[in-house]
Amino acid sequence: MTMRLRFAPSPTGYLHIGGARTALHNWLLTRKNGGVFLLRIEDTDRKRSKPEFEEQILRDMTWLGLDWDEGPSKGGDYGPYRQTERQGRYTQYIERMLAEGTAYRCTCSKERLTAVREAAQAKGDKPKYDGHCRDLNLGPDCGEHVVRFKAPLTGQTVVADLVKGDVAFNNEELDDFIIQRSDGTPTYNFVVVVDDHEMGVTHVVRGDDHLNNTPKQQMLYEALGLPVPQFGHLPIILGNDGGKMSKRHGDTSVGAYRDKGFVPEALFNYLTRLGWACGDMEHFTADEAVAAFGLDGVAKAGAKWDMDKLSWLNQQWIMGLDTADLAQRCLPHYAEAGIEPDERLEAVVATVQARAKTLVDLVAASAFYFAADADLEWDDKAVKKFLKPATGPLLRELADALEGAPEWSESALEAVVKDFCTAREIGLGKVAQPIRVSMTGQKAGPGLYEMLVAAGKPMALRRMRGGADRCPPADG
RNA sequence: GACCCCUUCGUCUAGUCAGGUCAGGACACCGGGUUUUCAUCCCGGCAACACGGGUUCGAAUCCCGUAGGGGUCACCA
Repeated sequence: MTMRLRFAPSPTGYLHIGGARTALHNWLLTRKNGGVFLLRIEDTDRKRSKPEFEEQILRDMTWLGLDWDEGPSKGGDYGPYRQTERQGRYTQYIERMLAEGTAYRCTCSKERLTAVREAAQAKGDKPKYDGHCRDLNLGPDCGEHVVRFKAPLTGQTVVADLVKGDVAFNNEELDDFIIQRSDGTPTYNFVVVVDDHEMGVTHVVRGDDHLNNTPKQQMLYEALGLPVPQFGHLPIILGNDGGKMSKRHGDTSVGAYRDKGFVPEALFNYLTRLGWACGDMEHFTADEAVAAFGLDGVAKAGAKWDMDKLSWLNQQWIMGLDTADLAQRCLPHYAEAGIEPDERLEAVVATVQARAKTLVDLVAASAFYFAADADLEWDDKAVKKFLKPATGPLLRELADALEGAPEWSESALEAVVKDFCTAREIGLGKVAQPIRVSMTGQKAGPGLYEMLVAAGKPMALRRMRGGADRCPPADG
């Protein structure tokens, strides 16, 4: 039987990294086993759901490299894939349960329910419905009512979880929960069961926070006589203080990481590795992850978000990218920074490729190449330390020498600079940092010769001479 | 409060199911080397089995208990 897995986001906000990881695990498991990955949009919360959130979620998933086989914009034989478009198909299941006596109408007022709950809490018991209408056999004309599931009173419901193992719940802990509201709409725990069944879902892999819903859903499957899917509950992502990951721990949306210059391969890599391990695999591609993945390798405990490791992985990925590809990926970030790169882009990017943890860093590190000479940012300490009175003439003479270099290549420039130093019996240190400061305004930057070549002859000579002008006059 | 889940270096984890290597790797951190910058790269170091009982010749691993952390308790999904 073909494995069918699903990811069911609510379009009430952006794609959270926790949701992204859930989607990732589902995707990985599907691709590993040649199954079908479907997307279901749970948009029944009409007040908070917005089409633009749905678009954003789909866009972020695509960016991360997660594709789906069935769902919005894809279609499929089990649609529609938006819950608001599925309303109406739930009533037949409700009717059946009512007819078979596994559900009943309840006319208890909210006031009474609140009173019952408060009384239970006062006694220290778990708040639950007291079953007032359970055996009243109320008919359809009983007035305003909800429909409740007639849950088993005794015994246990054991969830055979793929991640946590068998988890047993005493049925007396659960109550006759509502499956249809007084306005006629079905509730989440009921809808999920019907949808997952109708969509042929064989494995429900979702966040830890749903584990307590699972016995309810399992009971519903059993009451309806439907096959129970396999369940797997993934631990959630925690902030560095051990609490639930939230904005105060850092960015929580996939989009924020894209905007900050993380490449999707790195986020994918990090998210997969967070709470999952396969031997010593640390830096891997999606294909490698698919080949190695299994729910048995998923940790049972929550994992803390570690920006340092994500950054390291991002740097590793950036270093490994083809330079032309990397240059393309930087374009939006240059635009964001108000920089218009020219034809030197690829050569420029090559000089800073190993010097950036994010694309935003990379753009910042290469900004000096594209800045107007007058707009260079000067580090006062660097200027004071390396552009001294005696440096000016040296810089000027070296610029003249470089101007006559046989060709504008790293090896040719290196030969000219070395000869220059040898002839004057000075160390390379006397000119290397002054050149760098003149070029960049800063004391750290790309390698000397690669930088001169990437900058191009006109800019290199101009800036060296400009640096010379910046040196204080020899007589003070 | 009740129920459920969880607990190996600061962090992510291997090892646990089939008890027996100085408890392994990675990030971070510290030190050294390469690069007359920075980054990369290389070498080295620091650092953990939550606690208490048991079972056993031997326990991170099996059993019991305790503590701590997290999650869930809606006519929300």
